[in-house]
Amino acid sequence: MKSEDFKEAKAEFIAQWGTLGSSWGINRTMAQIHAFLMLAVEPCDTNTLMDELKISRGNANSNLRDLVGWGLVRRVTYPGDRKEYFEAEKDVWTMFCTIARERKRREIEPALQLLRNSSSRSANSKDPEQKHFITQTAALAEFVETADLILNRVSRSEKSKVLPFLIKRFS
Amino acid sequence: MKSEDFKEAKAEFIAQWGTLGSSWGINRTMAQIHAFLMLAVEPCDTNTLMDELKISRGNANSNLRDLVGWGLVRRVTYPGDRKEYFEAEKDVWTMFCTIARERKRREIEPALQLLRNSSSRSANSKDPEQKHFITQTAALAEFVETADLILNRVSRSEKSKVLPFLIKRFS
DNA sequence: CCAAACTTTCAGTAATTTCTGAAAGTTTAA
DNA sequence: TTAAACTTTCAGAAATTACTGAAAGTTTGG
Repeated sequence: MKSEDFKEAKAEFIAQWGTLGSSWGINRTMAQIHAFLMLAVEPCDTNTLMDELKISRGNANSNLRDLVGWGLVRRVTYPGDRKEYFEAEKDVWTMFCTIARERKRREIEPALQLLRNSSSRSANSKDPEQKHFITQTAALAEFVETADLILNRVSRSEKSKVLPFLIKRFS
Repeated sequence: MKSEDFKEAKAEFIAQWGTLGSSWGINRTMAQIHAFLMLAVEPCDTNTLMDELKISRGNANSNLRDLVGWGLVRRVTYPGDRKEYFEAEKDVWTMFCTIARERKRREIEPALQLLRNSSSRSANSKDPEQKHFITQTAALAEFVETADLILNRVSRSEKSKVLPFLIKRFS
């Protein structure tokens, strides 16, 4: 791959990764910054990101803050250099666990609270609509609880890093 | 639960389910229609949806079309009645499998194509950036392939409907 | 202290997504 | 054939979400 082609391939990858992010509820720029940092060999500063991705300082700053909040990106500083640099977690399985934990905290738990709250109301047993409401929300709650349980087991496990191999071998 | 309280609880549930949908890349109205239909005992027509959710005919129509496209909602007709009615799949595990299959087709497959395409370029072995690009996209591709495999096994399995019980019992 | 180097904030703007409603299209009963 | 009953479409409007850039804030070396 010539250097020109490489640059193009990388840019294309970052652009498309951003588009994919959108369909998963992640904003385009955040996904692109993440892709850029995953592909970077060295930690990278804000100005470089602004140049490479053609984004404003404010945009870079706030999306980096969010990525750090998700635990997908770390701040790095070097002695004698006042700039902050940013570095992405690069191990794919670790990334997955981090995302799973955060989504759990931010989205699964609120959903579960809503479902439990709904399904634990005392139904008026005369009304089939009320009965169905309770049944249905209870079933959803149980499903989400199970999913949650699995995510916990899988993503907190000490053995997390071998799991993918095991899964692939035995399925 | 008094009838008043029930109506309120149901409306609250639908509203919050819509908000939750947003964080998963599903538009609010679509999530709300889905919630409404999951909670409905009888299939429901467009006008009822428009009234209950306070949405326009166009909005109802296009979100229903999408939900049918996802396989989460079915069209129902009664002999001697020209109206179309809509009914949601209510079994939670079946719903999960449907969503898994659709997301796979719509989002996982395009992602995989991008990753494979990127990781199969021949690297210039002199350039550590190029090496890292290949390594990293290959690792992502493998991860997504594994996830895909698992979703296939789980969601197409004949035994799908027992799996949740097994999982809960053994974890 | 000060000022240079750097980061954060946020009001205003731009882009994107979603929604409305009226008009066009389709189906069916008579 | 026709008209009533119903569904679909889509241009423009509204709502939401994301971005910019300049100003304010912070930190640090001297």
